[in-house]
Amino acid sequence: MEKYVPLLKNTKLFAGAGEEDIASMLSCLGARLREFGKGEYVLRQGERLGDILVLAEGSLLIQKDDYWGNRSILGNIGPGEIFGEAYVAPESGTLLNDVIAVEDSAVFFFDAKRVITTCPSACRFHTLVVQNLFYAISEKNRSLVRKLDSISRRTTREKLISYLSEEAKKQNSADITIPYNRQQLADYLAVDRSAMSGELCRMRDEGLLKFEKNRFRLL
Amino acid sequence: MEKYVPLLKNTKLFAGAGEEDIASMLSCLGARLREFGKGEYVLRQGERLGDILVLAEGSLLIQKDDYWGNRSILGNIGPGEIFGEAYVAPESGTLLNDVIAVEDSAVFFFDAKRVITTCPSACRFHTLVVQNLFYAISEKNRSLVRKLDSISRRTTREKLISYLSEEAKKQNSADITIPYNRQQLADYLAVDRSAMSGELCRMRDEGLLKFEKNRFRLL
DNA sequence: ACAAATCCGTTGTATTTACAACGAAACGGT
DNA sequence: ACCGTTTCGTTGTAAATACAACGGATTTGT
Repeated sequence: MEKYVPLLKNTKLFAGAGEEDIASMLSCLGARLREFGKGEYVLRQGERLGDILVLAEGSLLIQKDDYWGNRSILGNIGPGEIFGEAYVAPESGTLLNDVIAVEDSAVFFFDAKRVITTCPSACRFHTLVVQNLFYAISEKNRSLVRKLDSISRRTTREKLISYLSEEAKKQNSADITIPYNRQQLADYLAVDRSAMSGELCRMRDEGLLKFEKNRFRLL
Repeated sequence: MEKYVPLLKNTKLFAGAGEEDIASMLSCLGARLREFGKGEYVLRQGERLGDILVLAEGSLLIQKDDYWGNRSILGNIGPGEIFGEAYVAPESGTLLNDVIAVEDSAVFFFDAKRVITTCPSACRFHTLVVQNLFYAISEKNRSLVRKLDSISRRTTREKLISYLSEEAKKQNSADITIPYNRQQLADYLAVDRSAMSGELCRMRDEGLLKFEKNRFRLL
C-alpha cells in the first residue's frame, strides 16, 4: 500500500496533507488495497457500501444495465479519483450503478465511518479530510449537472458538441482524448451508436472537427 | 428570522440539533433572511456564491436558458431544502443555473466559510452541521444520478414512466402531485411539450395512469 | 366582472433517431 | 501468423420526435 502514498498525496481526498501524515492515516482510516482484473466488477448495483474508494491505478467505468439490456454509462474514473462517497450516508440505500474495471486496476477502500467520524485525538488531519470529501463531492455534483446539460440537448449533434466542448475545457486543449469508444460514448450520451457515428462523420465532413479512434480535434 | 427556527430544526442541515442550539447558531453562521416575489431571481447563472441557502418558505425552480431560448429544468426546491452548497468550494467557479421563485418565497443565506470552518469553541454543533451538509449533498448527488437515469431513456414514454415512478416512490403513494406544469415537465425531461402531452394522453387511454392538471395516479 | 395571459390538448408535416444488418479494418490471444 | 472478436462506418426503413399553429379552458390581474 505504501508505494501509493505519493499518489494519494495528489488526490482530492488527501489534498493538503503530507506524505507521513497520509502514511499514518492509512491504518487509522482502515485502508485496504484490492486489485481487479480487466472486466471485473468493483461494485455492483444493489449492493450496500460502507467504504469510500480511491482508484490507485487503472481505469473504471460507471455504468448500468436495465432489464432489457440497455446500457447507460454515467462516467469513468481515473487514477486518484474518489468514488462511492455518495453512498455512505446512513439512509443512502443501495448502489445505483455498477463499477467495472476497463483495465487491470487497484483500488483503495477506506472505512467510511472512520473517515467521517473524527477520531478522538491521533489524526490531526481528520477535519481536513472531511472537508476535502465535501469539496470532492461538490465537484462531482457540478459535473453531474454539466452532464445533465449535455444529455438534455435535443439532437445528437448538440450532445456531441456539448460533451466535446466540456471535455476540451477540462483537458484545456482543442486536442482531446476521450475515455470511451464509440459504443460507450453513445451509451454515455444516450443515443444510438450508428446514428452517432454517422453524425460524427457528417460533422467531420463539414469541417467542425477531426478524429481518429478516441482522439478528437475541435476546429 | 426566529420564527423559522422550528422549520430549520426539521431540515437536513440542522438535523440532530435542538431549537436553542439553532437559535444560537444563526448569528454564528452569519444567517440572513431574504424574501423574493414570484418570478424573481434568487440566484443567477454565472454568479459566484459564498453562501449556503435554505428555503424557508415558498417554492423555487432550478433552470437554465441557453442562447437560443431553450430552457432546461434541473429540479425544484421545496421548504426546508438546502441549495447552493455545491458552489462554495474554493474552485467551484460560477453558478451553472438560475434559481427562480415560482411563488413568493423566503430564503436563509448562511455564510459558507462560517459553516464549513469549525469555529474555535462556541458552537458545539458545528461538526454535526458539516456532517449533515455532507449527507445532504450526497443525497442530492444520488438524486442527480436518478434524474440522469430518467432522462437517458430513449423514448418520451419511458422518461415519463421513469420520472413518475421515482416520484411515486419518493411520495410513497401511487397518487402524486408534481411540482411542474406541462411545459416545465417537458423541460425537465428534455422533450417537446406537445409530443409529451400526446404521449400522456395515450398512456391515459391505455389505462396506465390518470391525471388532472399536476396530479397523477399510477395504475 | 372583464380582458389578457397562460395552460393544455390536438393536428399535420418535416426532421431526427432507432433498429437491424453488413463488411472492412483493427485488435487480441494462441 | 492466424483466426476469432471487437470496433466502426454505412445503409435503408420504420418509428419517434420536434416544430408550428390553433382553439378551448382556466387562471390572473385589475
